[in-house]
Amino acid sequence: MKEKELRRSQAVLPIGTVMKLTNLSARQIRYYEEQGLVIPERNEGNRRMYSLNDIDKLLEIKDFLADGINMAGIKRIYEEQAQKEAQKQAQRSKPLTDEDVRRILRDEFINVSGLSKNDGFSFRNNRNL
DNA sequence: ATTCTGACA
DNA sequence: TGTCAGAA
Repeated sequence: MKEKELRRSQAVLPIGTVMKLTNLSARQIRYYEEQGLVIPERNEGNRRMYSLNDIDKLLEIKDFLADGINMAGIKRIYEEQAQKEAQKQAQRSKPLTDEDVRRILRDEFINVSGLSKNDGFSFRNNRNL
């Protein structure tokens, strides 16, 4: 499931093809780049090369614009998404909190004692275990 | 032939 | 955003 992502991010399309696929003018496509949205790769000859993901991004921008959202608004949308993703990344690399440790220890104890997660009280009343 | 950057009659 | 110029 990762080979597919690689292909989608492969920049192999020249701006001419992108124009036909998105029905956007070269002027618009380059302008969106100036605004920091959809930054294509450059080949040996400084020509812009786009990936399928770039195409999707451009079509998405096109829809936002059609819905009356301006450049500033679109930038905000992507900035917010970037921030949320960044927080998820940070959460992944965070060490276990005290709460996490307590939960893990409790679950482990339940396993060793042979109790199920919902009969915590029966333990106290069941001396012969 | 295609694309790039810069500029605006 | 369109369009034209001069270069790659």
